[in-house]
Amino acid sequence: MRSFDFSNFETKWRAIWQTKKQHEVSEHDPRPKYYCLDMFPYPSGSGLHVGHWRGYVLSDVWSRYQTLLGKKVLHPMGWDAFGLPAENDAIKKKNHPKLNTQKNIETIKRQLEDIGAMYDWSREINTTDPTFYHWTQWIFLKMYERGLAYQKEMPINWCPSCLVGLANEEVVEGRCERCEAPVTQKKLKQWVLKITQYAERLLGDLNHLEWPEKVKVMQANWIGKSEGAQIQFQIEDRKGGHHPISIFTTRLDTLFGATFMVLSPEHPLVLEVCASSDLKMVKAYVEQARLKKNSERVFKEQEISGIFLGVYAVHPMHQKKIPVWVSDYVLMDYGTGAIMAVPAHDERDFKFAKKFGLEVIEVVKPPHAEHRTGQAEGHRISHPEGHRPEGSVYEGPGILIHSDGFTGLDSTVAKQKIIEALAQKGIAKATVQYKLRDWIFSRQRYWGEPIPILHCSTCGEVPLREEDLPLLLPEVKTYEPSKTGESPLSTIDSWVNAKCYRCGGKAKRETDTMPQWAGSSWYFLRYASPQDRRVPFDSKAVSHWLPVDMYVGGIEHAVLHLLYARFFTKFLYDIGLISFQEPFVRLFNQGMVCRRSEKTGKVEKMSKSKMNVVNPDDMVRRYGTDTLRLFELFVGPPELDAEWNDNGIIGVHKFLQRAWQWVLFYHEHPVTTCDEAVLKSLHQLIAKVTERLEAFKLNVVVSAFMEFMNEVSRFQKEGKGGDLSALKIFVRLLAPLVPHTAEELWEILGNPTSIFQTSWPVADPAYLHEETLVLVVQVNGRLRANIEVNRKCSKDEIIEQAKCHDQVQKYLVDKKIIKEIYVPHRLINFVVK
RNA sequence: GCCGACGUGGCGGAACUGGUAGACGCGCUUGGCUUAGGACCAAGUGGGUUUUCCCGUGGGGGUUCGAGUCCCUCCGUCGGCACCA
Repeated sequence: MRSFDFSNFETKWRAIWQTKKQHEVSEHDPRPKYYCLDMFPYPSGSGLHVGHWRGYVLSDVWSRYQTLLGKKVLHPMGWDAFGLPAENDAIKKKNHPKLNTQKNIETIKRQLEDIGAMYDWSREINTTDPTFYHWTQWIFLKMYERGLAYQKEMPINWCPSCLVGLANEEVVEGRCERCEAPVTQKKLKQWVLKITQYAERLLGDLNHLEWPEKVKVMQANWIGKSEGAQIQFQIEDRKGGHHPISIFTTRLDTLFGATFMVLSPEHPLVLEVCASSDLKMVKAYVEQARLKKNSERVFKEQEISGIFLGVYAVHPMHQKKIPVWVSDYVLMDYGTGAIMAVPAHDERDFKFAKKFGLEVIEVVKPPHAEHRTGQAEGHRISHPEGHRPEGSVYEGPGILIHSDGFTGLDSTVAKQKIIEALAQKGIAKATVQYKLRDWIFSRQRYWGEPIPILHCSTCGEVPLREEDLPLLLPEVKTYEPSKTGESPLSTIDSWVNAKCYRCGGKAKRETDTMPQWAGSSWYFLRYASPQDRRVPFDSKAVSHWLPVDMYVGGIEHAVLHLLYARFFTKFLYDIGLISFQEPFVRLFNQGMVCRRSEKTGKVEKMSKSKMNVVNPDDMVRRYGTDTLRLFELFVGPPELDAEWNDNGIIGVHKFLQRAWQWVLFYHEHPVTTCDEAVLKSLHQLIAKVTERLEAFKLNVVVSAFMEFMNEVSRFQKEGKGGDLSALKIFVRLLAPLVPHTAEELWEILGNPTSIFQTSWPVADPAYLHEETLVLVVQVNGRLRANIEVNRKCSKDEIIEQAKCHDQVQKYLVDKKIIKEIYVPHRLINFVVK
């Protein structure tokens, strides 16, 4: 019998697939299309570890399964090679980013090829290739044309370590997402994309997506929609002047509880209305707050700060005067930068009021307050008026009190009535607020797409013409970031100084580059026509292949890449270039591969910095690609994090060898008729594997195969084997998981063409049902016996048979059966007394 | 603080609409084969009893003939957001 010489046949089959161009697909192929995409990797210097493999194996198993189901599967791969990680790696190794990136791509490509995935390498793309970023720049110009890209001088998140500005999405807990240095604020002129214009659609369209609920929730929270109202107050300064000021609130029902007003330190009215005696102090406070980073403004009780401005605002309902304060707990960039403070019904306002001795008026009573009074019910406690202990605030909806004509109304109704009343006076309107900010699109670094804009001394901002694209990234000697916050490009005079094509005068090029996310926001479209020089993507090809049917990648992109790609897609739809509004119909987030630390005993994410990576190359050498593929699946549910265990791989390796031997044995010792028992097991396997594949439960697909092997090994000892057609079915079932082994066995079984040109086996229902069933018999819910009955037996016959069973009789003597529960094909339960 | 996910043997994990808890694999135990080890094969492996039951899915309570699964509550772990008015 031929040994399981995986190292020979695995390379052999990869070569055959390549020469036969087996994974290249075309629009002319009549089969229905299926687009299965991996999030393309950035070519880091450290190469792939077994954690990276996992997602690629999952998507490949899925792609191959779809192929066997009769679809033509587009499964491309490329490189997200611009951006900080690539540039930092190059700087570390003192290489030019371009050369360094090329080198890294070579390594990773070789590692990816080891997976044996059905990538169509003829469609390989690279975001740093001018033929690609030509179109990234082109899309930017289209956005510019429609007013969606604009420049703005603004304080931005600045990473002092990476020396670059960051988008809000790239700041995690006040630190740089990449290097974890604390982020500071820096005022810079920035290019910004108006993603906020798409907030409502980005939120609403989430509903139609087959995405993990978790990701949808994260995006929805990030967009952060809240519905409320803007209402206008009047601030009276000390000279008797009136200053209208708008505040945003979602709790208009608490309007009568507004006992003071708070402005953000950045609010323009602060210095304008401030009583002159306090001006110095207020100025100092404003200055100090401005210097604080947002992340430092975290609300801690001992750090509550604020200053009374010495002026009052007029309450729009009862015209009483309420004091106006400034405090850094109110943010300028949300709502209007000013709030009405309702200390009785807002935790933060309450703490502020307590600290400065401000008035607290309760205006909303919880519904059914009478049942709750005095009882501890969670954190929010209601108390009879005047007996509210310190620190308790009711933040929920309820029934209004102390609210003049609105007293007695329910919160929802009250909101409606109050806004109507105020709207009549022209001082309120319903509004919607989003947390989503516009996308800061400038990076002060070298390794990115140059922004195709000129700054002309006479014409101002001038976008490049389409025919001037691509605007090539110039060769430079020093590409390290500058300390000043200017891009390294600004040091190249020959590049910066340009001629304005409009007036012929002197102009300077924009020196910032685009962020890492630019290319990945549309790359999935480019795969449809990767070589096209005329257009970013051929519209026919795109409408043929897109949208992506299945997108596989890590959860870390839940709000970054996935939100940006959705935004770009919607924009391209709006300008009529594509006919769909969502790029990824279905999303799958694979779990990470972790490892238990020997020191701490904790399970840690696999990463180079933790020195706990397992190199797939070693595993492939020892056990083969197919074994590693199987283990990546078997290691646990695909969507959950998994713990890597070196011993575990032996189990799947043994299985694969046994499967190999079983097929070869019956190939060399053919049986003329397949044993019934084997057929039954086989068809049950088809059913199980199909069902579990469809549900993406790939870990239990592997167990199903193992159970089958255990069964047929027993049959083998009894002399029961499988005939050629059974062997063929088995090998076809294995094919998506272990494509090399399946191809090799398929060939040995006498088939001249690839196994992936066959079809997915279908289970014969005749084999799925046993004629006899094993039923469980319980007495009072406890298992007492198993009985074997014929499928055709009636309920009464079965119950009679159960009663007669010795083990059951024992529990029935001297007892009265008060109930008989019969669940067809499952169990019988006698309830006795 | 808010939102979300999860909690099952020594370990990774199975268990469809409530219906035999622990599939499958690792590890471990015993035996076979072998000069030996490895590999392979066979049997066993939740706990307690010792031959017949009892207890067991983070704790407590509930619904049900029957709960890992449903409801309430508490505890713990992980992830996301975080002064968002």
